[in-house]
Amino acid sequence: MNKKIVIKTLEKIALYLELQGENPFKVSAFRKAANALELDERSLSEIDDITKLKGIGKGTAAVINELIETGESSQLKELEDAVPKGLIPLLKLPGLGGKKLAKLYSELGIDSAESLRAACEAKEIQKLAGFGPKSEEKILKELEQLGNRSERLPIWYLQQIVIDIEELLKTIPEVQKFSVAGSFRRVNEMSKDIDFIVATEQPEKIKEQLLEELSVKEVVAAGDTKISVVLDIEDVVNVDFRLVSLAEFATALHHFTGSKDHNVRMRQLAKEQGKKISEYGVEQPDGTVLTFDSEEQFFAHFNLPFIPPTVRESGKELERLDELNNLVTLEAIVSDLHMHTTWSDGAHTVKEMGEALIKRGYTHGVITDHSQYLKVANGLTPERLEKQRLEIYSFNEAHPNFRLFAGTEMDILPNATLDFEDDVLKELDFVIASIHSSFSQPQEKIMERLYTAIQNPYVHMIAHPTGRIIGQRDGYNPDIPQLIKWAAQFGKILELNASPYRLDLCIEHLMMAMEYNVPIAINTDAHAIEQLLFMEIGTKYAQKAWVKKDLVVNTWSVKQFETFIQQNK
DNA sequence: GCCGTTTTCGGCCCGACTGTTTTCAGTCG
Repeated sequence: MNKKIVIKTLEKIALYLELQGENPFKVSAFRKAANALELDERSLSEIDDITKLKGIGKGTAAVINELIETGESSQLKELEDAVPKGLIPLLKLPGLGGKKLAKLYSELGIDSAESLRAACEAKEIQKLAGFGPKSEEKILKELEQLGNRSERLPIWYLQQIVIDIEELLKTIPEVQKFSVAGSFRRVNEMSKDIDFIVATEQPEKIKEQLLEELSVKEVVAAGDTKISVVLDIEDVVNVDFRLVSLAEFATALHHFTGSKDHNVRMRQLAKEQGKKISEYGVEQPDGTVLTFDSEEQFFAHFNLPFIPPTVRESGKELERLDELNNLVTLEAIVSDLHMHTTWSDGAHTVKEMGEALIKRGYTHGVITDHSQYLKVANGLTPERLEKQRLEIYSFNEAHPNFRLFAGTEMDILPNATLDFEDDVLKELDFVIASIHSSFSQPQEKIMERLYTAIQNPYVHMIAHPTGRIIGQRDGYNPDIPQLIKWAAQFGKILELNASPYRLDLCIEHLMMAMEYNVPIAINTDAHAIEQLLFMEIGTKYAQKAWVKKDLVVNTWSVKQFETFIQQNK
């Protein structure tokens, strides 16, 4: 029995129980059990006594064991018989939860979007206790939008909106301090909405200005401390603003940064000490409420080091405190090993890119323009590559305290050959190989291409190994565990491409690479100077996978880097 | 449903907002 199926089944049971209006704690017990399984690294067969896992007891273990033995769950079957499937999508309607849907089903027999709409139109809903004309109206309105509303939006799309809102907040004089929070601050690939914390003494003024200045499609809530709006940009985006006092800012920021599981863990910890955490501060055993100047101080109050937002996920981060010091940070980065110039499809010259790297405080970098196969990107022939190399070396002469290396981002061709001969490659300092074509080949062919590249003695790194674009395309579906093993075998680097469109390798694969001690290079793949900023998102993303600083090639000194690349010659 | 030696029962993170009420339940994050 596959673990994923067990997890899915437990979650499904939770969903159906919720639709029956069951005790919310019982519902969440099934979700917790699913979560406990997910967080445990072992496969099902490796776990001898499942009830030893925290969160799995007699009831949920019975479900799991039945699944293992028979492949089915009788409890789920019973639930499926008792609760119509059509109710499940209705849980997505804002304002309708399990209890209300259970009531609609038991009193009016509502079991689908269609019957719900009919009941609204017949004005049956408002007759029920707990419902009224407004609920009915709202349900009708939400039904119209069901399916239209985008579920989760990718980080590269939300980033621009966040920047725009930040610019707006800077112009409002009554704003004392602000920060984005939520999953965006934790650098999740996708987020359902954007959260902002704003410190102010005049919430009503802020509310006024925000509602006026933003392109608001719909106001979901507008209270004294919380404003929730739907913005109408290309896609509709939910944005929540929490208005707090300056004193409350740090705890509010922590609270609304989450994750939910992290907060639960923190609150348990507080409770063990007789304290109580809320967004407004930490209530002491004697009832007084402490506030903090920063999140650092908040954590210090619980004798914890600062836990970066990026790793605040499952709550397990509280057991990995000694690893926090080994996390890669932006400050530790001294190089960028993948960028383009006007020689191929970049916007800036070698000199401009080099100087931008110096300005960022780096000690070295590699220019890696596309190779000849990529005609649309003006890829370089061996002849042009040689000319470019001279330009790079003359840049180095003019900048003695910085080192620019000559490289290439060479295409791995559809027929599993490389775009340059070995005698061209051996002249280069650093060789990146990557796939930009024929994504839909079968996996064996893709792996044959990658193998050709990774076993070549002159190739140092495989860039954006899967070719995915977050939320848009999956890439070329390589067998990443195999690629990681090859990287370990041949001593090659794998890239974490820091472009917010890519973030490739993904977290799961980065973790796998860590197990095999495969070095990772976090690279911006910048096609313009401004994109060198992607390094920040890249390092934060790497933190989410607990990537160790020492295994990040960009933290290595020029000397260390040179030693590494010369081994491959 | 799960958990626990200060508990085998009574908690389960906590609070805002809304729409329904006339003091609160449900939903949401």
